[in-house]
Amino acid sequence: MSSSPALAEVARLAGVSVATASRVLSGRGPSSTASREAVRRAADTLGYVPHPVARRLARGAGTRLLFAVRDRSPGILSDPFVTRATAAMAAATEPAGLGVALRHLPLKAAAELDRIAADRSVAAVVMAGHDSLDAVPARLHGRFAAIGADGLDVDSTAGIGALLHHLHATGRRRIALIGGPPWLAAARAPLHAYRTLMDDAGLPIRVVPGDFTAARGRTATRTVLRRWPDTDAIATVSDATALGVLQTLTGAGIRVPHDIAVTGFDDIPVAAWTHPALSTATHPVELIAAAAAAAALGAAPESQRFPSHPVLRATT
Amino acid sequence: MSSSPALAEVARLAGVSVATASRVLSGRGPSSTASREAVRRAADTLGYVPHPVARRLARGAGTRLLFAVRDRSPGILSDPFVTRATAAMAAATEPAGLGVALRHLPLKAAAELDRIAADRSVAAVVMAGHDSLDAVPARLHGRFAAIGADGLDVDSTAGIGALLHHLHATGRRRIALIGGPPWLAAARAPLHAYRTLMDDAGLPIRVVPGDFTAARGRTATRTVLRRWPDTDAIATVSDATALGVLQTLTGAGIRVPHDIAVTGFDDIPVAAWTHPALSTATHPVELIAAAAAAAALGAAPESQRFPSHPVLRATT
DNA sequence: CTGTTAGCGCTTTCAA
DNA sequence: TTGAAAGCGCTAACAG
Repeated sequence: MSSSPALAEVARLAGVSVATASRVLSGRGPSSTASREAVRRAADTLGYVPHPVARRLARGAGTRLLFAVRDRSPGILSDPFVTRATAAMAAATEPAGLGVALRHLPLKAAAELDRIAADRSVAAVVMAGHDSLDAVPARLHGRFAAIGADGLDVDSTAGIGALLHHLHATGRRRIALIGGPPWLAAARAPLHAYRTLMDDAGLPIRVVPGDFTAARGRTATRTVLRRWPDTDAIATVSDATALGVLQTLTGAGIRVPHDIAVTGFDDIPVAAWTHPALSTATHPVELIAAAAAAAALGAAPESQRFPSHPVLRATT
Repeated sequence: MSSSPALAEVARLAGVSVATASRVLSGRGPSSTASREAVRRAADTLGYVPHPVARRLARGAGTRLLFAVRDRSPGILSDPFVTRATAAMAAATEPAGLGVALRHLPLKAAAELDRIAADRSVAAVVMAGHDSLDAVPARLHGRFAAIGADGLDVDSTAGIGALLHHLHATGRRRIALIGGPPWLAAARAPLHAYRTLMDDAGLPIRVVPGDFTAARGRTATRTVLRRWPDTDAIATVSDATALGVLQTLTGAGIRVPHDIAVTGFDDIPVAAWTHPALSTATHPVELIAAAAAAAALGAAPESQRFPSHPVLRATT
């Protein structure tokens, strides 16, 4: 068997023109029942498979989904969140004949975004760490989706809110939060949830900015202990950060959860393996990434919240 | 500024034919110094950027690199090794205008591989978990690379060998190995290294198969303790497995490294955070993946070993 | 609803 | 070394 026959052969066998065959097989444009059947039959007798590249060129559409990750550092490309999302998109777009390209964008990337919009090999763009401030080029309208903030995002308000509630319900009254980076729009939701809950409960606000890393969890913990020595719970917005917190606390001889309770966010596998095992909330990264890919390609809503469920283990 | 001008405009401005412009800009075929300069100048006055999709269609080349992962389960696609490699390739191929698609392949996938070889949108294939037994379709010759076994792989013989040496040098004499899956060609190297070293040292062989997961590390540890209760060291071929070992040992009241030493492989971030911190060896996954992508695309050797260095921490 | 006719933008024979 | 012309395989505007 040689390579797949071209559309012309299918058309010939079906006794119609290439145009008609194209309409039937691509599902775009009108076609009569008769020709539809003839073409379909011809196509699968011949084992016809459309050529994705030719199709895309003719349509003027690109062949790859670009995952652009906005961050201070290019090192972000090896962050677990990014690698998981990338792989999920690469798997999700595979059946469509597309591929995923990955790229880092600095905090102010208007120019780069413009260049990306002009790249004709780019079918659509999914952006993480997006801030609505940097406007999306008009040429990207209809083929852009954002992960986080006002795009596709996990419902961190609910997830972290549930954990905070649990801390409160189990008697914690001096709860500190190690948040996300201030420049990240998506980091505002959990911060807001925290503020609201603390206010409503008449509890003090104790916030230290973080960046989702374990290293930052360690330094932030020291800051918390120095500033508010009577803290009885530390909530975070990422499991990696929480692991850093756990280490520092344990290293300082502070008992978890007896002296200080700790919560994470993401429910990464290791969260179940730490001692004590980390209480956290789920974050369906793969689901979100796949939805973002679909949204950017115009096959799904561009804004959606994905549920996050608390997973209570031993650090609370 | 509208979209990039086509090659025709460049040719016109340079006063040559499209064919000549193409030869110059693509670097394929002859060209005189004169026309070369004219074309180059015209190209960058106009800000010409070649259209990757059109180029690929004309050349009959695909637009995406397919990362095919052979494993018993489709769940492998969310394995950290796979996600890291995928992201690394997606970043590495980005500048070339390509994308990466990800797909699971069952253990016997001759038919699927054939179908992949026939897919004209596939520029090249990188395969993980490859076993030379299942032959690579001829149509993939020159555009195929394997990660592991006789393709691009980490030098696990050296990495794990160094750890085993260290165990021996520090007095361990009853060293068990939790290996990789028997069906995986790449898992044979560390196994062979272990056998050789144990034989040379006159030590007993104690092997239990594993699968790179923590869960398997836990069950395998129980097997080891049951079969050879006097074991004083457990070496593994993955950090995840080693973490499972640590948990089980600790849970059983066995002191690490006092009673039993433990070693991992991969040097994943959490390896530094466990208590006690895990001794392991490095595994440059991103480097290997990028090299595999280059190899499949015909720009690098198809077989190479990447160094692995021991990282001695507290479990030895 | 259908066929004809141009493309999509670039590469590559082939003859000059 | 160069240009003309014929594709790569499919889609889309336009009459009919």
